[in-house]
Amino acid sequence: MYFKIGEAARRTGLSIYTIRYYDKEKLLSFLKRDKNGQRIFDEDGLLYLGMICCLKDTGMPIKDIRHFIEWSMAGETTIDKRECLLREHKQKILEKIVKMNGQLSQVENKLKMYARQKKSINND
Amino acid sequence: MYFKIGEAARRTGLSIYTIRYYDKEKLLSFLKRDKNGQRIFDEDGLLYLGMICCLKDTGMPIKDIRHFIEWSMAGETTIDKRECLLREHKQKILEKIVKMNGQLSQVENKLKMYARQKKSINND
DNA sequence: ACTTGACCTCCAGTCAACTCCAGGTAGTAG
DNA sequence: CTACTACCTGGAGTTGACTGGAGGTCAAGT
Repeated sequence: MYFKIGEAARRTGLSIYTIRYYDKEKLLSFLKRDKNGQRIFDEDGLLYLGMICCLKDTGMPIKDIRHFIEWSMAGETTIDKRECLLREHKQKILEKIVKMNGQLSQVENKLKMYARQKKSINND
Repeated sequence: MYFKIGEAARRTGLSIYTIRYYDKEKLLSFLKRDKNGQRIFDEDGLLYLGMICCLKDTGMPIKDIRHFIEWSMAGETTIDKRECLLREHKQKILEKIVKMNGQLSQVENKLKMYARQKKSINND
């Protein structure tokens, strides 16, 4: 099954502009074109795009994602590099999750304070 | 105990530039100045600054943080608004954590794929 | 008295990541 | 044949969040 940019946008939640921008930034070098020059997304292409979204959403900058994609395109000899990059990134995600849990508590504490404050106002 | 901007920067991990920028953006309207016009951070000020960092790091845009601070300065009558804003933000944090856990799995799966791939190369 | 360091303001510059526009092509429906 | 829609490129503009430089004040140390 093949898709064009509009469908790829619908499926990933990215805008068409953003997808073209990613292509310009060499994140989508795996894409083929049809005879009119339109981008063709196959199943694999959508999976790659999904991975790109995952990396981006977890805070990886575009130039690092570009390396990851370049290495992926270069074949098996680059598996070690890719693994290393993903391992480090995984660590960062873990740290983010820990940090975010702390921040969640901070917000919850503030909400508890408000609850107490409202109670004491009512008891005036 | 009172602190000046350098110490506030050291304690929060923000740069001095960033703190001044936040002040310009009216995030630090709680700050007093000494007779020479230098910013004075007291314990409360540092707590506020910590809350600002927490909100910012969890993805709240500066203009929303500004509202939160304005309301905080305006007194008890704004508790409901502040509570509402924080409740919605808490929800977003929860969603982020869920999403990030999914993304963590995606990265872990990719790493597992690499492990399998390397094994099969070695068994050639 | 002078230098040094930490602070100040105003304002311009930078950066990442989009976002959009003008002008064009290709395929399809009426 | 024409209108419409979805796509294309190159390049300019926007946004949010800083970051840094020029020029100045003030207090403490030598």
